[in-house]
Amino acid sequence: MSEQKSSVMLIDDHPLLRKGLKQLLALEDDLEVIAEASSGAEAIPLATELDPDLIILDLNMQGMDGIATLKKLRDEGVTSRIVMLTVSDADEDVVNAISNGADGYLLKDSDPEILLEHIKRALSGKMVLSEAVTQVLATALRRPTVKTPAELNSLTNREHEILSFIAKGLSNKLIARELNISDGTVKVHVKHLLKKLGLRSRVEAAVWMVNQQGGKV
Amino acid sequence: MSEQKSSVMLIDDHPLLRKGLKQLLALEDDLEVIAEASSGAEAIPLATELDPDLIILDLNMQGMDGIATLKKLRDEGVTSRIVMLTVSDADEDVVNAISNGADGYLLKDSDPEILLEHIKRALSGKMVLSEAVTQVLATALRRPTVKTPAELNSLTNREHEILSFIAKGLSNKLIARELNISDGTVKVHVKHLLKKLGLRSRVEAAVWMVNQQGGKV
DNA sequence: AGATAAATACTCCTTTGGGGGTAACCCCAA
DNA sequence: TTGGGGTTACCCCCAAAGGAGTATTTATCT
Repeated sequence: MSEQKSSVMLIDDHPLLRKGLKQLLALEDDLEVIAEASSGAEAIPLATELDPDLIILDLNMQGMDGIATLKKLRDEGVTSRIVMLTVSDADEDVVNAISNGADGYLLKDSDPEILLEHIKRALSGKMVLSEAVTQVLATALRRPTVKTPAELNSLTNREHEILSFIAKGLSNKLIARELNISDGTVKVHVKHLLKKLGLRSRVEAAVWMVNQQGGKV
Repeated sequence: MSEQKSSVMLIDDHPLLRKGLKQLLALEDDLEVIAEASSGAEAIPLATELDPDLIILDLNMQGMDGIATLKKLRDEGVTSRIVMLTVSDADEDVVNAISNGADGYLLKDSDPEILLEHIKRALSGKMVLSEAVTQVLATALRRPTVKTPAELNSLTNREHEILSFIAKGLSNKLIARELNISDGTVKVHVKHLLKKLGLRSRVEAAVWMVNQQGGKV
């Protein structure tokens, strides 16, 4: 292995926290913070360009949140180790984070030494989870993501209707024919409903919907 | 809380291992092994009667295996903390264990001190996972283990694997990244699998698959 | 040794999907 | 009456998906 420093990038919209984190990381000779960003939008071009060894990513950010940023980063082909950092100790996003390619999920209120320890472990290629997070993960496994249909209520009738067609596997064109509207309009509805549900594609929407209604069409 | 000793029960079909474990636990003043069993069948009546604070349960046993024993115990209303113990460090049963009510999943080849530490943490109500297990758990979230019902048998392993990714909503590109193959290759597999299943799109495939396995990860 | 199947990775091509925007129309509430 | 949400419909643009073909390598089964 090399004796080179490991490059670290911080993404967090709280300057103070970045400062603190930077100080913490400065305790280690072999870590170097090479970039900081205060938003996902700002971070993505930086990350793709610099390709740091490790990215520490705040989960709770204004605008594009941590998960969205994570998705986008992986989507752009960023292969850095990415560790999510969050305040909440009962955050169910852990499942989302891990399944979207995060290499760790740490809590901001962890003991600094432990945090540093975890960060170093993450750099060495390991998956790191804060203690409290392990609970959440286990709980998530026991209660397999029964999502709140609250999100369904945010959809308009038309959007809901179109979602259910998507969940049957229909293409936009077929849905349009079914509803006697143009396929362009269907695309508009699909676009809106994906945005509202925070999903990336009709496939995700279909799976999500099928799980909502307990499957079996 | 009380100053009483915590009662522990050992279930393992290797007498030698039970002996070793007992010695290890004897190092702690506040732990007391109140029962041992060499099989699940033997263990269940004992456990229901004694209701120990903690049960240490071997995963790999002859006859009724660890998971089956675990299920049966919970089924009988045993509320003890239950920690699974296993030899294999790449054991995918971790998901099964946790989702069936295990409070921990430890490896026999862990450092004894760490093992003891974990056991005590489990007794204090926490979920404990050996380090290597955390990896497996995370991986399980990314790569769903897929069942093989009748119609799925016509698919090759790779096709099957890719179908399960589709059912999670992943794009070809992301699947390719996950499997370390080119996205062109993924498209080939998708094409083949659609043809074999008589489906017209990945959305249909996703819905079909989710219905097959009853949804969820 | 030869055949076969699976997995890999290309090519070329067309259709589909999804994000951005603008804009009309209706209807209902502030 | 003005405003906003919902539905409709279009624009542009580009990425993703999927069909068809060829080809190499590895493994397995005669």
